[in-house]
Amino acid sequence: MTKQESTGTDSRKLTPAERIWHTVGFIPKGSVASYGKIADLAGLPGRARYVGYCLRNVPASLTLPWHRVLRSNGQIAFPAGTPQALTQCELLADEQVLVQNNRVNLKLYGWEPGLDVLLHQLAF
DNA sequence: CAAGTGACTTTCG
DNA sequence: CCGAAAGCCACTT
Repeated sequence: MTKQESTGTDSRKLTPAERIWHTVGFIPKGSVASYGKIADLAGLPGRARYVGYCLRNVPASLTLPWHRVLRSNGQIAFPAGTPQALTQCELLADEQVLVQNNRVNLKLYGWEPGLDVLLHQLAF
């Protein structure tokens, strides 16, 4: 059958910002990903800063797991002690993600998307 | 259109 | 391991 109508998500119509939001939304509970990884999975390599920009501009109507996005070294993007960092730490703790000194062990919690996700949600 | 800014990343010391 | 500097990209002024 001709694949004129795409199954599920039609990435072609989505703006880069929407792709980023969708990608972040696919991070499973209990896992985390870096800004660069999100940009890469969203099909926007080298735009890690743009991911941060989009998360800051995310509509209030969207409930996005922004707390699962960390820096490349596993550190929280906000300085320790700030309300944002504390909130993110709490949200991660609720998902059984261990946070020590404003930092997360990416080796343990780093998200590695399976083929199902790559082919169904992030298929470019 | 040039300069400044930022929820980033990598390299160097 | 940690801090500083440079590189990078999209947006704002």
